[in-house]
Amino acid sequence: MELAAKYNPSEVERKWYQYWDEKGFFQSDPDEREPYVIVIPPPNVTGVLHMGHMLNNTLQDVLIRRARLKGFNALWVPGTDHASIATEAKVVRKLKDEGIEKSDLTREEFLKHAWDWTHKHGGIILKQLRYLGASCDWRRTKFTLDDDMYESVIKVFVDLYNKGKIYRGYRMVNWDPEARTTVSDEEVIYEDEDGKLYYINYPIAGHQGEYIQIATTRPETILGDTAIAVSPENEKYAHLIGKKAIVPIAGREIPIIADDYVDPEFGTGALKITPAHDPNDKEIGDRHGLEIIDIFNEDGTLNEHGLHYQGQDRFEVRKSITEELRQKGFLVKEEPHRHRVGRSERTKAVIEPRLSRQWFLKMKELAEPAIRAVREGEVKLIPKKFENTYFHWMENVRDWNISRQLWWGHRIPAYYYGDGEEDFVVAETPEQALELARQKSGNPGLRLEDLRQDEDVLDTWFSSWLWPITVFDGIRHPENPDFKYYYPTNDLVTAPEILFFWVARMIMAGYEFAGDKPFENVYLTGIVRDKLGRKMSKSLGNSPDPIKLIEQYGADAVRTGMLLTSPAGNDLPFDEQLVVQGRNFANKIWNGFRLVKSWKVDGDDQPDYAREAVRWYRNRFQHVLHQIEDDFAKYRISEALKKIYSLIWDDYSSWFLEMIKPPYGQPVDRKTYEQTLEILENNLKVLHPFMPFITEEIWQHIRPRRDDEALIVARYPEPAPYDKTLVEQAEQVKEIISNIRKIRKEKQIAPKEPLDLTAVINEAFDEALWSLVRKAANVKDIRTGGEAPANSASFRVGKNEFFVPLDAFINPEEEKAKLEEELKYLEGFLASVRKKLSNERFVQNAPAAVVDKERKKEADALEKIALLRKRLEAFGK
RNA sequence: GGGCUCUUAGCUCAGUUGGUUCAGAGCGCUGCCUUGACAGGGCAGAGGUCGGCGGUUCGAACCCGCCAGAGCCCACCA
Repeated sequence: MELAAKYNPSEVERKWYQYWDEKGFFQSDPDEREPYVIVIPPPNVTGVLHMGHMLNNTLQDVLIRRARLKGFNALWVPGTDHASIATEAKVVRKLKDEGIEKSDLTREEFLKHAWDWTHKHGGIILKQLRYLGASCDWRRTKFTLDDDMYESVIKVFVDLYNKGKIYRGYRMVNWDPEARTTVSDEEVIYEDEDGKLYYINYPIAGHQGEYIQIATTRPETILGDTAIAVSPENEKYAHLIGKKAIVPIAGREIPIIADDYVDPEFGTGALKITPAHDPNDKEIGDRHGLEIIDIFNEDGTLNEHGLHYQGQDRFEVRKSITEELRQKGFLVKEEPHRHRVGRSERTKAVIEPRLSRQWFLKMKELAEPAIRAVREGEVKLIPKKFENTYFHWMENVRDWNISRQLWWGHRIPAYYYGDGEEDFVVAETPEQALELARQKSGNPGLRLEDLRQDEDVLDTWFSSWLWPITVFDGIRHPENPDFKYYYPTNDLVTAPEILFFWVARMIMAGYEFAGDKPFENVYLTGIVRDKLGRKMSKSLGNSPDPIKLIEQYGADAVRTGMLLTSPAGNDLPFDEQLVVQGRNFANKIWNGFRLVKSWKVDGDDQPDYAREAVRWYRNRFQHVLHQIEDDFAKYRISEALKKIYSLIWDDYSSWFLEMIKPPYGQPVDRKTYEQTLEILENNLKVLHPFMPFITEEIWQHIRPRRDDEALIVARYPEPAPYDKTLVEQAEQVKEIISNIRKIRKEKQIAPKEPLDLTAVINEAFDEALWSLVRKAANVKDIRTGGEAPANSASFRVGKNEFFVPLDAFINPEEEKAKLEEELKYLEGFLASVRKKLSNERFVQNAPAAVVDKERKKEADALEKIALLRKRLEAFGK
């Protein structure tokens, strides 16, 4: 078969992906083998693939493919997340573009739009993953809003409610007035922004002409003031405590109270208290039993408490009320003030702290087994440095606000039957709710129509924290064979920024609902950044399109490029150059294969050099294989790839192939050819997890294969004992060859011209390896044991000396200078060793093995020095 | 403000319980080579007082302290 001179990835990749998929090689079902399982971190259902996904999913695919090759029953479960806030925002925007407001639609109508959108755009990302080579079992694709998933989420909610872990409470939450929903603390981004500090006089009631001055950044909230607080230590205001102040414009009287929270040094030392609109004020309000006046509507405009400002936006009111305060003489001054402002991660709107009735999940008890699991190593975070952060967060965990004022998601299964605070029940179905409601209300006449289900949905993470369980239907049917076989899973690969949103909560859910950890190892990737170190983002436009990269360079190249330099937990500064390197590597492999395939195969006599090259490479392969196994055991995946890269590029291509290459135009013997193919097959096996496509392509070209005999399901090479000495001596052979090449270069002797070599052997050397020197350095005759020939260039490797006799003129001064330089180095080395050895405290304190090593170094150096001296004598003087 | 992590070659990173003259790799850079797999190749080379200062030790890139710089997490003084 004719092989193209250049490797063409796009055709090859499509072909093999389809083949693997059709043959069912990605599929897994329980059997007697040991399972190896990864669940995908489900991407947003309407998302598109970005570089972060690429890194993440490449790592997962490497782990899965390797496990598959190693004989595990490997399963990678794919799926998507409904991502309530993000998806709902997209649908709302799209409807808006069509002139439809969400508020004009019923819940059912809106959900229909959302589902249409999901069906249209959903799963694009999963298709894109196929281009990357992701070997997921696509039959098992899950979506967090699938019926069974939905049911599981509701079941869990009801369960937690019945256990008393879910409660309803009023709480200061982060309100996004644009999305008209609460957002979690984690979804609020604080940044320093320029604002103003307004100094305002509040008249003291009953004391004409007396004022207390406060400083605030939010003058519009004075309409919600219900107190003024000062520090109890503050003598300046001591006489006012207990008196009343009058809120400007509103004209209400409010108490002046003392509270430790107030910093007497900041502003005026007096703080206006607006419990409805500031978390700290809320706490102070609770302590002093203050009234709560909420002045805002859901969209950030003022309500009836805003008096004549009713209906205006909070930021407009800030301007106009400042003006009114100025005109009426309450405003003393304004100062520029830089302070932290919280904005919604999604809409960028300034967050409004707001009291709202929400559902909460008590976290403290849930966190305990999850803390223990990581502390005791039952679940390992990789790299370990994230454990500190994990513990810090978990030990200070706060209750989780699980309700969201959205429609797209799992609707909270609470049903109200009256207007009282407690007139509700929680149940999996309306029918069960009715039953409960009849009991609780004592009214057997209640009908389904009398029940109103809570309007809110659950936080997205409240479904994804169950992901490793629900993908196997482990909530509804804990005894089902899939769940029993696959759970707990093995590795999770995800980004550190969702360690708390997701990973920590999955660990909690695992112990709470499955009685076991959800996974054993959590591999945390870094963030993919651009060359300038900026996070890749759509708005910056600095993120390459992964699909274009794949089209241009091939998926193998992109995978390799991303993994070459991304140790766990480290950010990956992405540079297209890395992908180029990956592509070059693919081409190198391809051409190495072309070379082998171009040889005519004939004859049964294996030359010595070929026999020795095979012997060496097999041992060298084992040597590297052991290192790779160790790297994988420690999840040093980049390191493993680099070692394979070097094994194939340097050891295999540059050395092995050059060594066995038959003389030009001549055939290679059958044995060497067969052994080379076998060696190549082993190379392909270890490389396959990283570069699945090109390895499969070459694998299939090597020899005819049965239909089910693909590389993807081949058997990984077993680590076996190997000859360490041989591997080391081969390194010396490489050094000898390099030295001869260097001499050729210096003396301008063409590689074609054969040379002779005289070796003076002072330490053991495997004579069989001479054949390699002959072949690779084009040496005709090797004499050993004799004396150093005159007029020759020399070099030393270890304690052995080598001489290349030359017809050309050898400058004795140059040779001498070279020897003297080597001698100087060795003498320096010897001096440093002796300095150590002559230090009594070293000899006394250092471990015996270290001292022995130093003595051996001393002896070796002495020997080498003696040799050099002898050579120098030969030059006279 | 509190906590955590990091700082090694131009860039990205190794350096695995302190012990070879230990200062490494890849990429990039420089020079040379190249009609027989691959110019997307080969060979050779340059480059760092291991952030700074001090300490512990016979011995420190590695352990300890302080300082400087970078990043992450948490809390958010109106």
